[in-house]
This record gives sequence, C-alpha cells and structure tokens, in this order.
Amino acid sequence: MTATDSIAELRTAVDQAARTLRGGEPTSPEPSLERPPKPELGDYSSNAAMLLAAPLGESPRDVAAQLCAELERELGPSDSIGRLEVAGPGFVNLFLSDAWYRRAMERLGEAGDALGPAPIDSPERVLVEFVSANPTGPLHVGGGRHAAYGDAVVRLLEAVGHDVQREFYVNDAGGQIERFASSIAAAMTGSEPPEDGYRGDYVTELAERLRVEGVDPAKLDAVGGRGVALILEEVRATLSRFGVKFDSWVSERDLYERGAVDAALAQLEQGSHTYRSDGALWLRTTEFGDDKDRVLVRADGEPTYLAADVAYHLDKLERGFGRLIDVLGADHHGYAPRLRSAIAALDTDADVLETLIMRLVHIVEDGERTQMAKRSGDFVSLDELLDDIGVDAARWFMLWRSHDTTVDLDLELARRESSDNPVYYVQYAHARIASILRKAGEGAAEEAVTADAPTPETALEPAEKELVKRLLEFPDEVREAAARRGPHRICAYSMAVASDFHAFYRDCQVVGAPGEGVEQSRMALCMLAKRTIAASLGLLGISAPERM
RNA sequence: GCGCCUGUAGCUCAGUUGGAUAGAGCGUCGGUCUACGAAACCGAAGGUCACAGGUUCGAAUCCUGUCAGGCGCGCCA
Repeated sequence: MTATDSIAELRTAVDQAARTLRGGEPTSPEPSLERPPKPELGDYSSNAAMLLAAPLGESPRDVAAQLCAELERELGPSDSIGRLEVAGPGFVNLFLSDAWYRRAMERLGEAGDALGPAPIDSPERVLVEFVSANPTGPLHVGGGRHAAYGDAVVRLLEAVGHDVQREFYVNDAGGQIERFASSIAAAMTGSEPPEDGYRGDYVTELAERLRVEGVDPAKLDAVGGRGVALILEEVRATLSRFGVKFDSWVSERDLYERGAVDAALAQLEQGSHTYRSDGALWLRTTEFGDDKDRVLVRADGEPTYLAADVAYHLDKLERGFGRLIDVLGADHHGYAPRLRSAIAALDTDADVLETLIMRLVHIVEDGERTQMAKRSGDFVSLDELLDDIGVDAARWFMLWRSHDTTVDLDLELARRESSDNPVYYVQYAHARIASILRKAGEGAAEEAVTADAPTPETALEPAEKELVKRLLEFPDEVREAAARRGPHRICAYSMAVASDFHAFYRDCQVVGAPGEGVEQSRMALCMLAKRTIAASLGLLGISAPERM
C-alpha cells in the first residue's frame, strides 16, 4: 500500500474505461489525469476522450460522454465520485466526494514517513560523479552549486529506488598540479610565480604552512603533493559543513600508478579504434559522432587528460555501475561527446553515460552581479557564502533553478529571515505546524493520524481538499524530479505545499475546532503536511526546523 | 564557420511524452492580527511566451528558418 494509491486508483479507472471503449486496446499515449486549472473544472480531469476521438472516428465530446458512462460503471458502486462532467474540447472532469478525500488521508497516514513513490521496477546501480574540482584551491560558489545539485540528484534517485553512490574525482595529476607546485614554491622563496600560476592569499598561506613543516621548495613533487593534500582537507571540510558526503574519492594519479591508464589504452588499441599519426596515439572518436579524432598519448609519450578519463570511466564500469552520471560545468560540455565516443570504443553502450551540464552562479548584491569576494579579492568561496547566508539558504538558492540556467543568487534576499525568502517561507510552515501540534499536546497528533477517528459530520472545507490534493502529488513530483534530474521542481512543490497549508490554516481552526472528529481530522492533516514538507526539504538537503 | 544551451511579467525564473483563460517568487500599489506562530494571509496592476512560417481539433511545448545572448571547438585539464 503506498500513498499513491488514491491517485493511481483513479488513473487505472480512466485507463480501464478508455480501454473498454477501444475494445481492450490500450491508448497511446497514456491518458492524462491531472488537476485542472480552475476549481470549477473539478478535482481531476482527463484528456482520454481527445486521444480516443481520432482512432474511434468520433467527436471528442461524444467520446467523453461514453467515457463518463464507462467510468460511472467502473467507479459506480463506490461512493468516491461526486459527479462527472464533459467540458471544453472534450475533457472529462471528475468531482470527488468527501469520502474519497477521507480515504486518501487515511492512506497517507498509514504510509507514515514513506510518502515517496513506490520503488521503480528496474532499479539501477548509479554512480554520480560531481564537484570534482581541481585540488588547487578552495571550493568556490560554483563548486557549491555542483555539490548541492549532485547531492540532491542522488537523494532523488535513491528516493525512487536506485542504488546510488557519490564520487569525487581528484585531478591530482597533470600540468595544473605542476603549476600549482611552482606557485607555492615561488611564494616560499619569495620569487615571482609562474606566468599561468596560481595566485591569491591561500597560496601564500599554503607556502607559509609548508615552510613551517620544513618542506623543501626545490622538491616540486613534495610541494605539490603536500599542497594538494592540504587543499583536499579543506575541500572536504567545506563539503561536510555543506552537508555533502562523498562515498568515494578517486585519484587520477592513483589510476596511473596502478596501471589503469595503460590498461585502458591497451584495450582501446586492441579494439582497433586507435591509430598513430604525427608521433601521437589517436582515438578515432569520429567513428562515434565526434567532430574530430582526439589524442590519447602525446608525441612526447605523455597520456592526455582524456586517456586518464577513459581509464577512470572504464574503472567505473568495472565496478559494476550500470549508469554513470557526470555533473559537468558548462565550459566542459564539449567534452561529453568524446567521453561518449570513448565509452562506445570500449564496446559499451554510450547511453550508460549521462552528462548533466551545470551553468554558472552569479552572486548578486546591491543589484549588481559579482563573482569577487570583498575580502580576498578572489572568487567568492563557498565557505564565505555559508558564513554569510547559512547552509539551508545556500542550498536552496543553488537548487531552486534548473541546472540548465544560470542562477543569480541575491544575497540580500537570501539573508532575509522573512517570508520574502522562499526557504524561510517553507521552513516557517513546518515550524508553524510543529507549534500547532505542540499546542494540541504530546502524542495527540500521532494519535490523530493513526487512530480510527469518527468521520466528521461536517463537510470538508475547500482549503482542506486543496491541501490533500497537493499532498497526494508528492510521489509523482518526486518521480518526475528524479527522472528529469530536476531538484528545482521539489523547491517549487515545497512552496506550493507551504502556501496551501497557510491557506488551510487561515480558513480552518485546528485546535479546539467544533464538531465531532473535526479537530482530530485537521490535526491529522497538519501532521501529513508536516511530514510532506520535511520529506521535500530532506530531498534538497535542507533542514525542517521544529521552531524558528 | 560548426556544435551544445538559452530567449516567457519591471527583475529572477517555473512550465517539453501538444490540452481549457500561460504561472511563481521578488519588486510596486492597496487591504487584513479579540482562534491554534502576522516569519502569515487576501487583492490589484503587469504578457505579441524573441521573430516568421509550418504540422492539427488544439502549440510556450513539435518541425524549418531568422535574430539575440552564453559556452565550447588544444598533442590544456
């Protein structure tokens, strides 16, 4: 028994009715069951008749009338349907009875905290790789967006039943590490950093720390190694403060050291997707749709970043993951086709790889976009942002827009502790419910949800019905958000729940409500709303406070 | 030049397996505390869904083209 049953039941009934009209054949695409734009149009509506009109060769409204008759038969003996109407171009609108709502609430209560969708039929082992920022400096707000997004996507995928792991790929090999090392070494000896080197206060601080530790600035390997280790420590600390915990960290350098890169190259050569030209080893990625072939091993014998990344992705596959999700920055989107090609060249379906492209975060203050931190003059670090607006607001404002669009993070709005600030608005609703339930007394609310309460004689208020319908949307919202990798949908949904709750609270007295069973029924509804808000915020990694 | 992404209210954005009069937040203007949290609620103003064609009962959504913006097109990572 899952919380979706009430909706699923209706959907099945519509489906069945449509099937009957077509002599048993299923309708394609599936008929919709959605909440119509206006309350006069019923509680739910379906477009089934419009879909059936063409194959049946009849007018949509005629089909709709037949469908209504069929639905009456389908749901007739029960008391759930108030009435059915044909409207507009051929919509079938369903008006549901209080009994239907009461039953829906009971089922939600039975579900307890398991409000999400039923586990999907074919769960996958998924590896989500995200952040993977170069270990040459502290995490910036951009990395923070990757972290918030990747983490929320993992939570969503888990919520629908996948087996998911979070991974951070550490690019601790290659040219940028050498530049990083020479930059620190230069700061240690007081000389000029290299042309394309790293600057900023943190480099000076690292230099000082290494000097104290007695690291020899002439030994670049040691300087780089220690520098990376210290940066990684800091990155971990920042992520942990942000509430993001990776299950695994894979080092690029380690891939080289254990021969994974050579092995991957050998496998590619064996598959004869490579060739030599101008002294370099090339991967024929054009065979798989890339615009040009790519170098795997340079003429000087050094493997490219791509070579290591092929080895890395091969390693992911060998660990048994059936789906690989890479969260990439917008400036890396051109990289995706080669990676797909490489995977295809390894005789694996390239579709196991999914690349999600993240756009930038702009920090907005005083109506102006800025990326610079005031103090350090460097890019705004995630830590500075967290100092300023806190973890919950930071996560919210990084998640409430699609990953596909740049985010303008308005610091003044994010700092505000009022309903202007959507994250406080949602959290406030949760705290307000908690307060109401406290008022009712310990355990009274739990009891209201679970006990067999007498059915109230008074009819449900419109605001109560709206709230119930909203709560019933939760499983579909989670499914949809997970399928589209779109946690921002959950932000919008949680605002809607909060808004519907406030409307309910305005119209309906809870504690001390007159009428037998009314108080109990409304307390149960409060409890259900509270659980749903907590679950929604939980998917975003945001806390649901009992008091504010 | 080629490729990917984007163009919806004053601002920032939701809204794609095609559905009814296109939504939210902020901002602006105006109202509401003798019921359980006013950190709230209600209302108003605000739109040629970039533009032009096409597909059909129906298009912000699908197709084609144009314009504008972002990003990418390394033997960098």
